[in-house]
Amino acid sequence: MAKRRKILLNPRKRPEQDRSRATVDAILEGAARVLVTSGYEAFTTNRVAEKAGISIGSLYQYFPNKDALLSELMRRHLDEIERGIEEMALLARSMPLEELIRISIDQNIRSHLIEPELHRVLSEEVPALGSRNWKAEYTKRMQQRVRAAFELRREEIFVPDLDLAAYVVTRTVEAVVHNAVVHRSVDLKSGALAAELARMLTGYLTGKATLRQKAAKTAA
Amino acid sequence: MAKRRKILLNPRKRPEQDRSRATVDAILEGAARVLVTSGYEAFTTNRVAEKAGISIGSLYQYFPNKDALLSELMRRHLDEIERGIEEMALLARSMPLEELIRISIDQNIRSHLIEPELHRVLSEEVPALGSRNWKAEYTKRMQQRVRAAFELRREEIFVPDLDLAAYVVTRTVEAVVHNAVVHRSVDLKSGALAAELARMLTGYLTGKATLRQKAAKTAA
DNA sequence: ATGTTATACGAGCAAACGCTCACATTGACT
DNA sequence: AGTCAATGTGAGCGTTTGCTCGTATAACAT
Repeated sequence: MAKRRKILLNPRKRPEQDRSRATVDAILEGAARVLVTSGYEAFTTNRVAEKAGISIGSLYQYFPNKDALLSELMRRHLDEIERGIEEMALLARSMPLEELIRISIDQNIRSHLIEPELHRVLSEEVPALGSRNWKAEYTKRMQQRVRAAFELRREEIFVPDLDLAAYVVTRTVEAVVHNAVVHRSVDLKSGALAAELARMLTGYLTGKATLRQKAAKTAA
Repeated sequence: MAKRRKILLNPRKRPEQDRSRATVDAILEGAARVLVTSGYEAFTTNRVAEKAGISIGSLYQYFPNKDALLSELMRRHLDEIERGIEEMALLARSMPLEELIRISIDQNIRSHLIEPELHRVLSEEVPALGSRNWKAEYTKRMQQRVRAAFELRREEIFVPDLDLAAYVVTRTVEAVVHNAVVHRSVDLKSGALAAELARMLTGYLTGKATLRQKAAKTAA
């Protein structure tokens, strides 16, 4: 294995004709297919080219190295997830805290269901790429987004430190949902998990008890 | 890179003299050092042998392949963690739920602080080993342990599905603490994070509100 | 047509890595 | 002192892999 150069992640050439844009898409699609069907261990540039139906030379005309290809795939995947979240955030603007929580959890579940296996490989097998860590940037943006939403509902929220609250909530939702979806460790269809999570987080944030069945709240 | 054989993970030879037992320890220590200082990417058998101060041939007398070495390292690390948890579980046998939760969180934090960087690399960079997945087995045992503890306190617990509750609680604690410790994303010394987590989980499990400062509980 | 540029191809190079094997050294026991 | 088994050594083999480069083809401009 020739030692990889991890310097440049930008495309070597900008695709200008339609033909080449199709090639780039084919490469990324091939890359995703290799990861989904055989995991990161089998992710070699030659194999990606083969699956994509193009030659290895063409791959290296648009991606300077293997990491750049992975990086771009990761970027596109997270972009797709974030688009869904932005749409939801718009709808949820003026919702009360409790509904907001429930809707956010559902959206998080939907995000994980876009391409579960690709998501799993990207987040669990692919090593952190040096130059641009899309995942870390994504996580940071999410946390800020949650914090801002809390700020808008300041009086409803019992927790003094909003940063801490945003951290706990984002990590919790992500971990519980991620594991449930990509390892199928918990049934999701019943909605029980989402309901439990929502009750837990609502109780945590408001400081009030939230009973199940139509959430009978009681002041402390 | 010669294609690795992932078949045998057991040692090729049982060390019988003191000399060889020391060699095995040196190899494992060297392996840990390589992972901690340079990450999984730099984890090559030759480098491990070099750091351990032994020859590559000796390494392969006690470990049939690279994965076996990693597997054993993982097993020992998880074993150490689990020993601490068992001790705590013994002490916590008859504690009320609220204290149990708080103590478990603290123990989880201590576990992560044993060798934070090694723990990070083992859990985030090292790929899942085929034949024996120590991490999955460990997680499963933890979840069962938590479930059993809940069972003993059945009347205090509001959640109907104990399996679901154990799942949510273990995933939550693990994710929130892991991230805080190994990525230093949250300050731990103040104890604020542990307190928040404990309040959240207590509220979730009991269905009651738990206010901060000496936890003023109020029935719903 | 002719020239020019963009795109595609794939044999094969250089490096790295897992692991073997023939041989050397040490220790235990007679 | 001599024997044998246990243990230690490291040069280097066989394979894989990331990537280059010389060449071929397609698209476009004039």
